[in-house]
Amino acid sequence: MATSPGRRDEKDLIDRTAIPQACAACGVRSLTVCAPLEDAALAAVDAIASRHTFEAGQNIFDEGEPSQHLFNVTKGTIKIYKLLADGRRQVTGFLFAGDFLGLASDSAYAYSAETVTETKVCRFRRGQLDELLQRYPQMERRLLVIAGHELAEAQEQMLLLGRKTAKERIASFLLVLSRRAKTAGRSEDPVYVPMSRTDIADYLGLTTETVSRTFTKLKTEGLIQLKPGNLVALSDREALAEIAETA
Amino acid sequence: MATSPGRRDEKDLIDRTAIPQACAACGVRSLTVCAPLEDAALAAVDAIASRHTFEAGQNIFDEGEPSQHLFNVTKGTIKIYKLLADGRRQVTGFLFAGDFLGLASDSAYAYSAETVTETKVCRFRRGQLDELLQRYPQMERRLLVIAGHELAEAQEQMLLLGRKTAKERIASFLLVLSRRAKTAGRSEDPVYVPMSRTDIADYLGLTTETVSRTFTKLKTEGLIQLKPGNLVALSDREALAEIAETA
DNA sequence: CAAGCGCTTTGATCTGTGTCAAAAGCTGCT
DNA sequence: AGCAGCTTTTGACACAGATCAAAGCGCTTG
Repeated sequence: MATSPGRRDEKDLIDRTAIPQACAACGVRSLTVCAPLEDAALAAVDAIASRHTFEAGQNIFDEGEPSQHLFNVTKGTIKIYKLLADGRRQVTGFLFAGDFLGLASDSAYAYSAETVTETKVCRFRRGQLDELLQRYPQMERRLLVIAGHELAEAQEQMLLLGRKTAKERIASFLLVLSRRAKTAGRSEDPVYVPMSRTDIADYLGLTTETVSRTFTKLKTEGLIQLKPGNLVALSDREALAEIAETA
Repeated sequence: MATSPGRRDEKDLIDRTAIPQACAACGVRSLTVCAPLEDAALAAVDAIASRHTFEAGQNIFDEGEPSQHLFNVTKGTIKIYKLLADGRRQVTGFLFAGDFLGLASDSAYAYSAETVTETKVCRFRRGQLDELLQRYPQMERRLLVIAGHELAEAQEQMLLLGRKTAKERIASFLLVLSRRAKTAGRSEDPVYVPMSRTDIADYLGLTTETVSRTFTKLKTEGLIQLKPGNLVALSDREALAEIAETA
């Protein structure tokens, strides 16, 4: 069971216990691409989906691999990232329950994906999903809406990476995490921040040290509190928002 | 006719001369969302499209405005950008002939759009286009593919903004411009670079001065040549590629 | 419950890029 | 041709954040 983090675990177990419940009992359906589906369509999705569980720190796929599968995250946190040849990494996104993984879908994955925490996904073979999308246009339309949101998010992130200071980046990051937690029905105020300082740094275009120092500074200024269990309390949300939107 | 650059020109003229030719004669159709349409569908598109011409430096729409229109660029160059309250700007993309404008489509535009050169577009009312998309699923599918490509591009840009040096950014920028020119059937080697140093800086997360210095350095090292007419010759494409992909 | 190990925090110093300033080129106008 | 108003280039200096280094803190494990 000692899979080294980051390596593929070929025997990521099919989660037999989850299958009986399937889509009908899916707790995050309203957040996903499956949201607009009526019963027949949902049954069809159910038929082609397989459920999988990954431990924390496992590779799901790598940039450049043929993109055979697409995923719906039903539990946990995933990071997606790109690498430069010398090892510099850019985390381009974090995915949570309800998010769709595999959108930028050419024949090959445009990025690597790795779990941050224990994660459950719903997996589809690309060809089978494509077929379903043709059969149920509302699903395709939903995917287009999702793609639009991701595009808007990506642009927001470009603004952050290209033009914001370290403090602004951290404030923005915490607020976005908090908002997403809220829409997903999780705690928005003590925000759960499951990813490491390194992951945050690679997401915000900073170094671990700068991330740590900036957290400390925000704490000292009374804007946040670092609580045990990777929780961050946003003590002064207004001030954070002001910093995030410009300073 | 002296519209100050960046302001909306309410009388951006409907280009009457273009209408008779319309979609059937569209030189960039194979690049656009209209590529997969058969005759009937194309006629339907034709019926809801209006053609417009913008001079260089004109505003097309602003971030936050209700997104009533979507566009197909048929000629020229457009930049899209986001602003922070204190004026810092991030250009999140440049659009050329064949590109679709308005994808990240919620009810409001997620960014502002402004022409860089004289530009011609094909404009659709959002509601009418949506209707067409429902009628012609291959068009919606095409849009999804386009969105996927834009997403992949956005992630590449995040990698650039978060992790590349100034020199790597400029090299990457020139190569991407060159590749896009090629696929659009324009000159790939002396690349046409119509945007100002300021626009490039705001796209690459740098300052004008750094962009200028870096161009000079690449020129000194013999990797590029700056030619009149905003043309840049990529004298040593291999070296540029090596710098761009990592250094 | 001590030891080991990875992650985070803190400290000291360095550097790539930003900032401020001015000179050099272009372009259009008179 | 010559000036006005730009954009671009070049120069000198400053600083936010990177780098290098070491100490602190939890976990896990035996």
